[in-house]
Amino acid sequence: MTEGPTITTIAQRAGVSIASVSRVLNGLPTREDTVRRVMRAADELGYVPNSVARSLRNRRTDQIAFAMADIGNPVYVAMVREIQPLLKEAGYRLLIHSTDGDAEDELGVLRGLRERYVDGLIISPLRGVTEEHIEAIVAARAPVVVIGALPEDMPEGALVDNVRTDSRTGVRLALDHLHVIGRRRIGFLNGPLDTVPGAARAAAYREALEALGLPYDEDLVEVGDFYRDSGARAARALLARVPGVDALMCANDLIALGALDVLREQGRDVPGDVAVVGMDDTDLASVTWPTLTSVSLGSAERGRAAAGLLLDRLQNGPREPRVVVVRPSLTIRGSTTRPGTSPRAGTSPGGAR
Amino acid sequence: MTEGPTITTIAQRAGVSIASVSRVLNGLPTREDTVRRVMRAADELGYVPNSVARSLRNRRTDQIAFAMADIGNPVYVAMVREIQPLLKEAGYRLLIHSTDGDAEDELGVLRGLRERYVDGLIISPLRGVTEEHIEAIVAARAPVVVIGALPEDMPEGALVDNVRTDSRTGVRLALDHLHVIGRRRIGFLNGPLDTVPGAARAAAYREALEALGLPYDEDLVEVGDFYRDSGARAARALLARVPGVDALMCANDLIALGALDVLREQGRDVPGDVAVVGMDDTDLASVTWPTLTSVSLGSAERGRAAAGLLLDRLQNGPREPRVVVVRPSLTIRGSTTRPGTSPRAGTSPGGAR
DNA sequence: CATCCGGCCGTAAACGTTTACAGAGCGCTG
DNA sequence: CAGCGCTCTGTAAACGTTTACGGCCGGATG
Repeated sequence: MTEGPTITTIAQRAGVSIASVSRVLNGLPTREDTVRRVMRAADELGYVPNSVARSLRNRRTDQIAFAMADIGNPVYVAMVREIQPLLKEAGYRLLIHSTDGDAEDELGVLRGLRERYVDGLIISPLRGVTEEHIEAIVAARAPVVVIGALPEDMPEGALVDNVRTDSRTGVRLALDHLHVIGRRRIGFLNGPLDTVPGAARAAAYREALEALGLPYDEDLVEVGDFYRDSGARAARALLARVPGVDALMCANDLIALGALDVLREQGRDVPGDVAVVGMDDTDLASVTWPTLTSVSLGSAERGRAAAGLLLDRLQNGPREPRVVVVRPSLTIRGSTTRPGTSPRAGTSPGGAR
Repeated sequence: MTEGPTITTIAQRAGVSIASVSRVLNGLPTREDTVRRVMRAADELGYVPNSVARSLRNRRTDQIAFAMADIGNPVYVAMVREIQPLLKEAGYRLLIHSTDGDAEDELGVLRGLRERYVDGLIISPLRGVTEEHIEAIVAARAPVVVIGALPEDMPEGALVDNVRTDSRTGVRLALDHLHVIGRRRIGFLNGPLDTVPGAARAAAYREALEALGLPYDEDLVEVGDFYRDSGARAARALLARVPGVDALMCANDLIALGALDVLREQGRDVPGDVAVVGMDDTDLASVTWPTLTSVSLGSAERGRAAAGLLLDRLQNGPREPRVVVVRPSLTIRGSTTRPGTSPRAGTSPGGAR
């Protein structure tokens, strides 16, 4: 297997030094004649620069990584779809780390930044940003964007931007809507409480009930995982315990899918008997029957914002950390209102700008 | 921004040469005392090896790329889900290229192999493997696995393995099934004919009809894109032209979603009035209502096979090109048979082993 | 005691670039 | 004609590793 041509090969063939070759290839001012000779030689040899050598010298890899819990979750796919074109546009390649929610893996990715195989990282930590995460970020000395909650007291040296949403308001929007359509016994199917979204949504559910003057009833709450079959299990348990429940708030769309499965299986009408609301407003929400009312947490927008913040830091150098907050909205579909009688979809939050 | 420690820093602190440092860090036999001193210094300095420098020297990047048409398509997500863990296990990082079906982009990825930023590539070319693709693969001199059809006459030097499925048999399975349940006017909603799957499925539809002794009727065929809204348009057009159609064969699940939308909108019962079959058997198929009977082309299996072939080549060196063919199967769900009366799902192809 | 051998270690080269620096050549000016 | 300054080019160092090679030192052997 013959090795490919290098600038040295070109230099020999063109009868110039490697410095001249490099200058020509990088478009630095050079005598017309030299340019032609080098170009000719490069063409004939089919030269392609070695990106690793270039990276070593330039101290940049033109690569960016995106680390998330599970590429099988449409939320993250939606983010990738926004991130990828922005990075490509800016000349960066994209690496994907799907950590399966494994905290060790997540830390591994952050610590790996010190190997300098990427110029920056977008990470969405499922279990929250711990002391160890922060240490790793500071030690990395490469820009990081965290999608999700970030502690208040980040140390000075941390090159970290933050994109978050307000799931509190999101849950609030959903429960307000359910209240408006007359539901009073609103069950809640949550994910694990030791995840950031799980904990936040649990608190938000309680608060929203209180704001509506509804009592908090432990029997109306089920905790499982963020998957469809877990959602089905939870729905089954809750329906058995409280047959009179008239709405199910689900902590993500996958859980809602499971709930819909069970409701159909039990012959309960949706939304007649039980209204269902999902969360994340993924592509799946428009596929189910009835279609799924869902709280949009702006996945696409969060992806775009994260990529934008990272590129900005890479291109314009150090600056103060920034936080972008994406406002949730409620997309109303068939699982809470009969088609025809429904208000328009895509309601915005009612709060102040 | 202070630069991180290198083996030179360690060597100074430990009072040894950089060669010894390297040997210790790589576990080569070294005197006990030296090992301790180096390890100590490395720990104190928080040393992490620079992966770029290592790559330059070792001529390997420990990175593999996967190029596909659209990361938004669940088929490719299914593949990524299988590929990623296998690569991680073997110590490789994964790069993602979503080319949007742009032929130029695709070629760009292949040509980019010569920059040596990855050790291998898995690619699923939407528009087929052209002369230019082959040139690029030969020039790459890095192993490539193509998911999809490959020309018969690949040149000698091409380091290329191939994973394919047999969509001909897949379509055949679906049409046999529709025939068995009594359908005779079977429409076909296809994707673009200038894509590999589009062309293959068009031919397969014709052949399968013939095998069943059904006439081929141009009016029963619509050509659009592989997306949901395009599927809806096609279904609308076909239903208007041939109101008596009693089944719709769809060239992928997204098209089938669009068809289901239209059928529901027009109040036609599925499968009573019109049976629907999708293709790819993505996660979506179990989400719709009725759930979607779909031809499984073994996306997960194809992903696994591709990763396996590539890793084998990387680990065990050159060998003859291999081809893996994944057999399609039919997953029967509610869009062709009423629940309760349905045979078990997951039928295998009837052909010879 | 001279010789040899084996185990460790340090020097230096190599991977393929980019770039600081200085020298060569040349035209212009005083 | 000396001197200056400009443009272009080549030499060499640097990025951070791995590794071939040879030297040194100790102990074992004749």
